[in-house]
Amino acid sequence: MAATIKDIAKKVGVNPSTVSRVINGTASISDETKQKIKEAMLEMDYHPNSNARSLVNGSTFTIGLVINAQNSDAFSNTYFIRSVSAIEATAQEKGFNLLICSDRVQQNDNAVINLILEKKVDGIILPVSIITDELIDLLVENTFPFVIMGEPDIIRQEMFWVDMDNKQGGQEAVDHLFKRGYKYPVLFVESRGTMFERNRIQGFRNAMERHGVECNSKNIVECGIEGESIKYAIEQILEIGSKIDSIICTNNAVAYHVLRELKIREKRVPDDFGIVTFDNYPLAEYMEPPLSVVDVDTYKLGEEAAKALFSIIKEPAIRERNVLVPTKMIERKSTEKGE
Amino acid sequence: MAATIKDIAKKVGVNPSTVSRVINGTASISDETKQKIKEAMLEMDYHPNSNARSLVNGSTFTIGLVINAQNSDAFSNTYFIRSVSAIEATAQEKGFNLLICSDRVQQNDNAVINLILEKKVDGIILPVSIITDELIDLLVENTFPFVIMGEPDIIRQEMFWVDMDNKQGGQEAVDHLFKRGYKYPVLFVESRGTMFERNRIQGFRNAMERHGVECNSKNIVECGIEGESIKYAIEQILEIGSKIDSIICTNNAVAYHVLRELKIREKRVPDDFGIVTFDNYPLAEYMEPPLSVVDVDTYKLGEEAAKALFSIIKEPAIRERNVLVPTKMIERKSTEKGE
DNA sequence: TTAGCAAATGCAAACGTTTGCATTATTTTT
DNA sequence: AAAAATAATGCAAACGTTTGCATTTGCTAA
Repeated sequence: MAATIKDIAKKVGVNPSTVSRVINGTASISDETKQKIKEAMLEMDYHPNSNARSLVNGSTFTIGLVINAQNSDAFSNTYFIRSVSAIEATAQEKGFNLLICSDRVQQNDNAVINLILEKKVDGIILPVSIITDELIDLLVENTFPFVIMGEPDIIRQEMFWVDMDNKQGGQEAVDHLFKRGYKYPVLFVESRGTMFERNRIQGFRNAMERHGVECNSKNIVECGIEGESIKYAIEQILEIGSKIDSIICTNNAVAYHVLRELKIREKRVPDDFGIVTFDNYPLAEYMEPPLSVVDVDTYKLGEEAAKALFSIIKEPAIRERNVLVPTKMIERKSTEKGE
Repeated sequence: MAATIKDIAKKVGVNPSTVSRVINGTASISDETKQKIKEAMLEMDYHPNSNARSLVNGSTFTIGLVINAQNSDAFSNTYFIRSVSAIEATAQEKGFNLLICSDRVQQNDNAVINLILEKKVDGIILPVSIITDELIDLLVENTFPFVIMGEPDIIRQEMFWVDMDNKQGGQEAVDHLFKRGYKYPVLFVESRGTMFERNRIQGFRNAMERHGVECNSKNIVECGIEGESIKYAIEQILEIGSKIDSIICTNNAVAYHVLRELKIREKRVPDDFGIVTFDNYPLAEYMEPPLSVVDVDTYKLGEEAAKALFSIIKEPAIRERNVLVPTKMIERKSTEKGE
């Protein structure tokens, strides 16, 4: 049996409330009593019961992080884990714990919703991929603090989200290519529909315009992430008369397929084609050639999300804001044009 | 104000205990009352308060997972995240939540220890890298359920651990090389000291013996994971008179450096040298050439850890056991010997 | 010197459940 | 039809804290 506050009180000959007060430093207690209580706590190896505490405080001192059970491929994970680490670190700094929960639905019972309704956490960080209108409704109705990771396409007043600056990323990629002497970049996106790619497209467009290159449908290719569709996209690029001399890929796996198809067709990278890609997977710098990437500090991403959440928890009035974490161009061999 | 069990009771005109019983199905209640209570719960949007529940049950229905704050490099992370996912899934299946906690120490306060002492979790999964004798003492004294991920070198009666079968991995790598026609493999380890590499060495030795190759100090090289030290190791291998024709690397980054040094020296992979490596990072199959790897199901690793933990939580008598998750050879280009 | 105040502490209710025991209502057995 | 067994529910304590209010003690100021 672990010692309770009452045991301490009894031992010292004082009321439990006094013990509580010295633990929390919530009232003036004489140095003498304070000392005696502290000694007793040490001696009896006392540790507060967090459940009892939470019950009366109405706060669990825990935040939740939802992970998307579906899309858990290794790539996005590499990305994710640094964010988790950051969120955990930030939470720990504030004396909070981190609860992880996937959004699997099992027999009409959603774990995420339970987290909220059963008061298991004081606030929650959600990936944009699981956001629905109903979920937002639920959160707003319960005035439950939440932050979204990734820019949502649903626009709602009450949302706070953090994301990488995809628009900037698109621009940077283009600027980098021009700086390296390429003249006609093309952007390979998985799909035009998703928010982050819409932003990349916009950044791409802006920069192209700035560099005086007309931006048309040939410049922005929806190529999926499958080997086959990428092969097809490459074939299009290589059509006679095409001026394309560089490709911006939406992630490292796409970049790999692009490298592969180009090699098969005896095109040289970086001499015939420059390759830039979003994301920076662990082995990207070890590819052949090493990939120039639009990187983002994923640790910072998580940190900002956690900070935002704590600011909301503290000051529920704060709503509707967002933070963009800047991208950063990492220049490697795949864009080192020879001539 | 969220509805409580008392509100429901009042509404239905019944005692709170009755409501509790229908929620938990813990006594026979007439269908009529049951029905009325369920309706009231729905109507008032009732959800049990998990803190109150935990307080009386003395159980939080939460398990903890500690992550090593130090060694959080992207590689080991890729590895880790699938395990986390598995642990979370297993927990969710049992109606448990997962609390993540790093072992950062801030001002004489260790979050991990607090987790245990403040009863925030019912059990805990720990990476072997943070294990100390004192920590084990603490856990054992408190008869606190725990499982270690990775084989510890401290041998203690009360420990339950899960790990990949490194010994088998060492053997499989050798067998694979011989099958592919290589005759003199060498094993590159980071250090002979760590448990997992000691096991790999043992597996390597066994298999070499089985294939009738004498295993001496030249066959097992301590090469670290730095480019420089690996360069040096490769130089040794290439000394005149060396029969070495294949290398087993301790991870993908080492393999990359090996590939690089061999290429610089105009040695061909897989023709002059076969390369096998432990671990299977996301881009390993996209390397030049694609890497043959000793893979392990990291999801399973997490799942086994979680299962073990739950078995201990349920039946505290169960102690001292361990599970080894089998390795699996994935054959790729880097060992496709020509002749 | 006494009212007035601050500091130090005690008392007891509250947080929202669960559960052993007691009680009442309903069946079953003899 | 009475006794025994079972089903359905109520009562109240307990889990370990926190906290508003009350009380005591000692001091300061008029």
